[in-house]
Amino acid sequence: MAIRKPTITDVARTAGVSKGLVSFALNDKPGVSPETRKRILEVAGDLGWRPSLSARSLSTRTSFALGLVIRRKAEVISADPFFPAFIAGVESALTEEGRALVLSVVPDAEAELRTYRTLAGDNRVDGVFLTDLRENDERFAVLADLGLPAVALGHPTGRDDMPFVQVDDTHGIASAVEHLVSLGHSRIAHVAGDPMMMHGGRRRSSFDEAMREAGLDPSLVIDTDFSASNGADATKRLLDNSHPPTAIVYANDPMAIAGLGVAQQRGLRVPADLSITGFDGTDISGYVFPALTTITSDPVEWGMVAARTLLELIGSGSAESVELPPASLLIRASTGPAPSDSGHHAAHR
Amino acid sequence: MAIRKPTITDVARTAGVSKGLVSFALNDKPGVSPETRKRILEVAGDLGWRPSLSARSLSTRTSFALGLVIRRKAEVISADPFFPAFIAGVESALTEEGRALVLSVVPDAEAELRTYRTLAGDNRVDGVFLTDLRENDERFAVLADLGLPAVALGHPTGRDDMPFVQVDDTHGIASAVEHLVSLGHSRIAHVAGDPMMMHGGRRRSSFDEAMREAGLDPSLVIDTDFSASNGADATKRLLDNSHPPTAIVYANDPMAIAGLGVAQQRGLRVPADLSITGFDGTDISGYVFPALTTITSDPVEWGMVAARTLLELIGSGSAESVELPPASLLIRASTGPAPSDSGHHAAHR
DNA sequence: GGTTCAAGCTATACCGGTTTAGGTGTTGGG
DNA sequence: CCCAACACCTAAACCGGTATAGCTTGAACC
Repeated sequence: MAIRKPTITDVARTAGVSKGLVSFALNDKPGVSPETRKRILEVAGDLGWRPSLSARSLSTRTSFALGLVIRRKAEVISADPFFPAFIAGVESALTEEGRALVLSVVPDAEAELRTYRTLAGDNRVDGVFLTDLRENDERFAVLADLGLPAVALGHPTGRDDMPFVQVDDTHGIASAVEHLVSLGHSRIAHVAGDPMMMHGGRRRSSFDEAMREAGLDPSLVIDTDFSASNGADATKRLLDNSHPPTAIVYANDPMAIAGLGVAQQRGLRVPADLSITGFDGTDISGYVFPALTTITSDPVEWGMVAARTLLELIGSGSAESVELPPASLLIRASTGPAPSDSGHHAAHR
Repeated sequence: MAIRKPTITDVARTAGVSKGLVSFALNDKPGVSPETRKRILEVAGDLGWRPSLSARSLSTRTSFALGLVIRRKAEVISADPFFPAFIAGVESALTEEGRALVLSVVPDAEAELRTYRTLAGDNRVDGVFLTDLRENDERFAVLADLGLPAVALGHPTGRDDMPFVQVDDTHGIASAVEHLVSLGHSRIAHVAGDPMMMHGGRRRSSFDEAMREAGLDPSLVIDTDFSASNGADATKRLLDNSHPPTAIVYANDPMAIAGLGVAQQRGLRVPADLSITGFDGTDISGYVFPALTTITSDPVEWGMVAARTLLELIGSGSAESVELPPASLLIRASTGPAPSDSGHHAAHR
């Protein structure tokens, strides 16, 4: 029953030409007369021929796949709503191209580098996305060494040899701070992300800048690993402060939700006693109570554009970096006027 | 600078043997004397030779990759905490094997089937995971037709030709119901998942069964698509009821969190007025207020075992199905004694 | 009318492995 | 002493494409 998949030789024989010519016709190369090309493509269609991926890979040294290496501990991976959406965006750009996405989830830096080496050495992918950029990121050197095309997610500071696709998140943080300031808050804290990750660091420094611009003290900052657990701990520490903040800007939604939980557990009313902002605009953030004021970007779009950029880079050897629309503040119910008494929560205005 | 990667021919020449013999030595085939085998492997090591994946793929028709096709609309994908964790588990079993994971996210059924066909036709993967089993699932026929080995996640009812890896979640739902009953609840509702998905349907029918066993009315069920938005809507409908439930069992955590938000927005106290249980034991569920009583499984373990089973199936042509430890109830703060008045929270009987 | 040239096409090497048929050399049995 | 059997190894075909060198053919040109 299992009839063999037709090969290029079958097509060539049926069309009465050499297999080289079939290859030319398939790849739109010159040297084939229009009629012959048409006939070959017809025959190919009739036979249901699809060129073998392995054979093409072997002779062209191309895998027709892109790689995404995510470095997250298994316990934490689910907390990050970014990747599934990003991947969905990547896919939407890939399927039309007949390319596939090879995904790796690795626990630590060593495995991460080894994975890039294996992907490149096995010629498993034609290019990779570089996520979670870090300061002094070793991966730039390794990728350059491997000659593996890559597109960075976010702007790799101090490098202009790699195209990137960036969402300006500084603007979002700044507008959150401005929003809170306009509501009368002056003690505003920031539960930051991992300072070793560029986007964590960038959000932090834009918080810093926005606070200074408003003439406020930007020193109430706690670093985290972006996990809900860290977000809860940071919130406790901030609220234990003798002079606690009236507003907290979180570097992502899960931490903000965890912070909200901590505040509520302590009997604080949000936003009457404490205002809270998240980051990412995850689905769930609109359904907690009170609905989270958050900073939304569009990770699906991000993935789509990043994929297109990477394909462009692989195809033509270079690609323009892209700056996506900045993350914008989505004001919902978790932010409100600062308590008139900027001190503890029992007060009224 | 870019020195060519050594090929099997280089190894053969350096070791002074034919390349066929190198292949034998590499693959532990008989017909190579122990000393020669040792020498060949030494030379291979010295040269840093790694057999070309494309070449092997071409001659063995093996891709050394597994496929995972996820059918989710882009808007919803982030809401599901299952996949990232599952994938992390799969990866942990794959890396040791030098295999890769090819991931596809597709929006609808048509694209889903097309993707399986492409993966098989391109010989892109050696086998696939079958997730989100549905009633009358067309994929079984397609996969059989394609001859693509597959492992099902969850027990495909009425099929014994495909190995599966299952977590008994009926037990979890049942214990949630029992827990609520023991707290004195009698009007218990279920915000179910997609009834077309087997795990949605199964959770629903085990809810049904557990309720009947307790002598309670199991008719308070609302179907959803597992999204937070659906969870919120379902909760509103349930609470708008003239005789609303005192406890709601949700089919996943995001919906439970959304339901919690709705309840709080209406001024209901959880768990004093309304008890809530989730499903999945996501990270964030422990940090909302009140912390969610939920049913935990171990998706990372699930992924690991599923990957091993699929590898076994591909390698030996058959594999034993695996039953993982049942999902278990994690009692936290969102469940409590039923209000003495079983009617509306302001009312008296 | 012969040469030049380009278009269109074929033949074949090649990518880097696996696999099969066959060839050697040594040993052991009759 | 001859042949069979076996262990070890080589040569070459093969997987299914791509790429290159070279062959035909006909038209253009002088």
